[in-house]
Amino acid sequence: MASLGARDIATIRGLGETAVAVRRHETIRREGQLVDGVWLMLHGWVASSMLLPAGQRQIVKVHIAGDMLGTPSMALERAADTLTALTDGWIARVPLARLRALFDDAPRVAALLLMAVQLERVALMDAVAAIGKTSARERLANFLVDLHQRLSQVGLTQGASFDMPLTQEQIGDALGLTAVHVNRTIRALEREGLIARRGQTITLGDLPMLERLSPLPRRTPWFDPDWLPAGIGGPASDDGAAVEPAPTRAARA
Amino acid sequence: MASLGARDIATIRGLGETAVAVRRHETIRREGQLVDGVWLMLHGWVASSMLLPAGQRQIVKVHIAGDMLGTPSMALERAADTLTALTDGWIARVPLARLRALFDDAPRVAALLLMAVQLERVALMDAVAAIGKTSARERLANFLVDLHQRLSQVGLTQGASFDMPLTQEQIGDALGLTAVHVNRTIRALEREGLIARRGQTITLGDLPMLERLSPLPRRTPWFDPDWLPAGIGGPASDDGAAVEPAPTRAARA
DNA sequence: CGATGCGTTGAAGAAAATCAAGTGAGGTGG
DNA sequence: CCACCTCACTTGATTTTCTTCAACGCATCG
Repeated sequence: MASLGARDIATIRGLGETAVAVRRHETIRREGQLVDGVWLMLHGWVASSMLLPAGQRQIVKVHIAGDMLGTPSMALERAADTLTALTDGWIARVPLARLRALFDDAPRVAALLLMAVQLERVALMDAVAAIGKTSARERLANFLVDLHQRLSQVGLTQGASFDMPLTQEQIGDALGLTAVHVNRTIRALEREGLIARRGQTITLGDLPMLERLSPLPRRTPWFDPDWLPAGIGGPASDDGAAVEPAPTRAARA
Repeated sequence: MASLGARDIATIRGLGETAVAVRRHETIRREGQLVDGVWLMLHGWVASSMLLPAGQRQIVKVHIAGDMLGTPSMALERAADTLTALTDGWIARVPLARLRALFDDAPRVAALLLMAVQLERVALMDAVAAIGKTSARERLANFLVDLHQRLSQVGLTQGASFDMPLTQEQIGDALGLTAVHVNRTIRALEREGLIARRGQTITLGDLPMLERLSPLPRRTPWFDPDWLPAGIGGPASDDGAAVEPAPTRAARA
């Protein structure tokens, strides 16, 4: 996202505790629990969801490798959202206390953290607009294009194809639709050749058309170099994502 | 939200440029425009909205006195949302460059800024859940209870009553409903005695019942005092809100 | 005093939800 | 190794919620 000093990079590397494996369906943290930290996602898929009184579940964000988990609740005593593993994966906990070091010792990293959070906020604004004002068809197209873009940034796509481990019910929970309606909509897109499926693998057959169907623009992060506090520790190479992407092997070790 | 040192407070006071008046319907900043700053809201109501290709408008957040405007777009080159004054009001611009000073000079304020942003993110998560999974009735109840709570924090309620300058069309744009349906839903709540209206003033006639109807919990900010970076400039009094609430007269001067 | 904006209400229509039933793949245990 | 079970997907029929279209009342304001 932006260049970092060598010491900044060391700071980021030191944030996470040792990586932990999670299994599909496992709850990482339930809403209402006391907040005691955040997590880095190293590998796998995780849903951030909220449970409503009538029993419905809304998935508020689908997390992939490289994301930070659970940070929205860091200003609350009790977590607002539940984190559930959608697939097997690896995560690393970051105690809240360690984030403090960023503000005192690595102001540039702290500023970048703020930026990353603002980008998440924009993503949520997009979600509100999509769910509030668009048809199931548009919403699904947007969802797939967005996922494809995010996955490609961390090297998890094969051309126009990618692995999509969500069940149709989970897709519905993310898009504010029922599983039945998700199914009908998917099948319609498939019938028209816009997408294709084989097992869990989904292929965007006509990306330009899907993008035209999708009601929201792709957002590109952008930072004014002058604006940010200077890095610490001298110049170093760029980092591809907010959090180091997919360092699975290293984390396992 | 949290205690600040005297110098921290001075830093916050110095953020905004001189206050500017805005008139109802005035566009403060249109989506797509180059991002050159954020704003503090001193007085009035402002909507943050997004325009969709088919022409629909989704209001993503209704801002009141004490809020920061336009910050989600600070990590983008071009603004994601449009800021429109819903009433006459006063705002103060904050050049992005000045926020930099926070990270270098006032780490505690910077950390609190991050917290405030995370709280906004939780509010958006709540909005996603409400729009995605609840009925018009529940959504409206939640909207009114939430507004009442926020307004009461900055002293803009009179008991269970408050001024609600949004048109029903704007309420619909915020809740993902049509104006017609908002009207029917309002009238139903009114018929049942849950709310009452006189002009722009709305009264929550049965707050407990509305809260029971509302699908989302009230969130209370919470910061671990140990966690935050220490304040600068010695102890000082508490501040009621993230940004100094309703300093209307001072700002006008 | 006639626009114009906002609220209100009725009637008809559409999108999505609900209810129901059946298929098939994969995993497990007998 | 096969029977069975569960989970996910699929499809049809029906119902509900919300939208769309239309018309009208009322207040405000230039």
